[in-house]
Amino acid sequence: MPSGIGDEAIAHFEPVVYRRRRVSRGERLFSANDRSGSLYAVRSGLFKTSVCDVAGRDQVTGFQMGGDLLGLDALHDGICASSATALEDSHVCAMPFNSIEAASIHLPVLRRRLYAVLAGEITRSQQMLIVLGGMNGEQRLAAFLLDMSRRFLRRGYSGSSFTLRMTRAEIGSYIGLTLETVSRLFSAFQRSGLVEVRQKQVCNLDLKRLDAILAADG
Amino acid sequence: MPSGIGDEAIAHFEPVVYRRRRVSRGERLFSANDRSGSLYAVRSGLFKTSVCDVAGRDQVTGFQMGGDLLGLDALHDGICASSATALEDSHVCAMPFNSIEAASIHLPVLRRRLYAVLAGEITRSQQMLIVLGGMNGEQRLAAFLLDMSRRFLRRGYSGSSFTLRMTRAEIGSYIGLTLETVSRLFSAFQRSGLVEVRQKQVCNLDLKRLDAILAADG
DNA sequence: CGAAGGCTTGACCGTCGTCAAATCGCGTGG
DNA sequence: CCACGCGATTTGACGACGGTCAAGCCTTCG
Repeated sequence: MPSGIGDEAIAHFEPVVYRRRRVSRGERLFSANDRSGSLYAVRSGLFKTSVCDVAGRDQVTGFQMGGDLLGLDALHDGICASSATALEDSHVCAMPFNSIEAASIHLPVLRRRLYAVLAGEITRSQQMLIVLGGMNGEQRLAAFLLDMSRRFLRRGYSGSSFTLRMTRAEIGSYIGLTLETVSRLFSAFQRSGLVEVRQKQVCNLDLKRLDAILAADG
Repeated sequence: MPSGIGDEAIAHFEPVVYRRRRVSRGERLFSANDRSGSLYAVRSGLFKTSVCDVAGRDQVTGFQMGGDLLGLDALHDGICASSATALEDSHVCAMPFNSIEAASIHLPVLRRRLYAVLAGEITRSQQMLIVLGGMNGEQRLAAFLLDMSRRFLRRGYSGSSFTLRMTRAEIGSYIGLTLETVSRLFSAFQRSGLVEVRQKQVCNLDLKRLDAILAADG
């Protein structure tokens, strides 16, 4: 499972004119089918993106933290394909496509960076397809925890102890399980000594053994 | 489920210098971890893309037919994240990134078209996440058939009778089921009068009822 | 014409979803 | 500051859907 939409990508976007915005917990930054002319860089806080199909099924497609980008899919036709909801009080930078385009004309680095971010997000989704298409519950939760661990580590936090600020239901939606199964798996992981869980706090992740769970054929 | 990677997108890429290449059935156009400097437009034939994880699990991530693009994920860092295999004798146009970049500098339309294609592929993957994360077997196969139907229709063929040139195993890998389950579902669909199946030939798809299956909550 | 690969079907079993109940924790308002 | 209430979480019991293993048939390609 991959790190984030655009870890550390935003450094390259500095030449772009932007506008800051505050998003309160529970508030939506944008909704599916909105017309959008901007990308968003998360400065602080945490978001989830979700998509919805004809039957009203709603599914979480990712969690974005500081340094990640939001709103990439609107580059297709200016319409948001997903919704972004703040899971805690957050700050973002809104960067208009126009401004990005304008800046990119004289900055090949920025241009290529944008291609790279988009392509990286494709790769990220493909990794999720493997998780959802070929792994059992145990492996799905292991993949999720390892991904979160890597992302916290990259941001200078502990990779083995951190707080999951999303609910069990949101985790379950993301990895294709029900909230009950997620809860049961956390309990099982704890019994196996893979991790200590107390509500949203996870401590002392055994990364080696989680890797081994992923590598087993499932 | 979405149509294809870049249906009809290639028209915008005409100004780009390209090289034609023939790919025989079973041959790989590129493999994961290859260094790649090109995108590929499918001129004729059919491909599958697949990705592989640490445990050796291999999963089909898409099928590409005439007019679709291949190799987008290599824009991330010049390394292919997936493999592309021809399912029948095919022809492609190889378009070097360099050439695309060069042409795009003076062609805003091409530049935006490339963003759009990349973003469209992100949206496509997200739709697959819904299929794999939230649907039962019946709905997965219905979604697959409706997607194929739409893509054939868009290319001027019948949307209700066509030939599936991939194997049951490949279909199953794509929609997260075993080949046995795919086979059983085809038989069940036939018994229900949703479609007539004879090997790889599917005839008289009942699109309305397939839509209804998708809309039911799963 | 033969062999290898693809497809279908059956029997059985395990994983995970569903339904239900109890507990925990946090935010709110008295 | 404390009590209340709602949402989140945990755990249990049960069943269904889809995976696994196996056998036989069909098709296609060499």
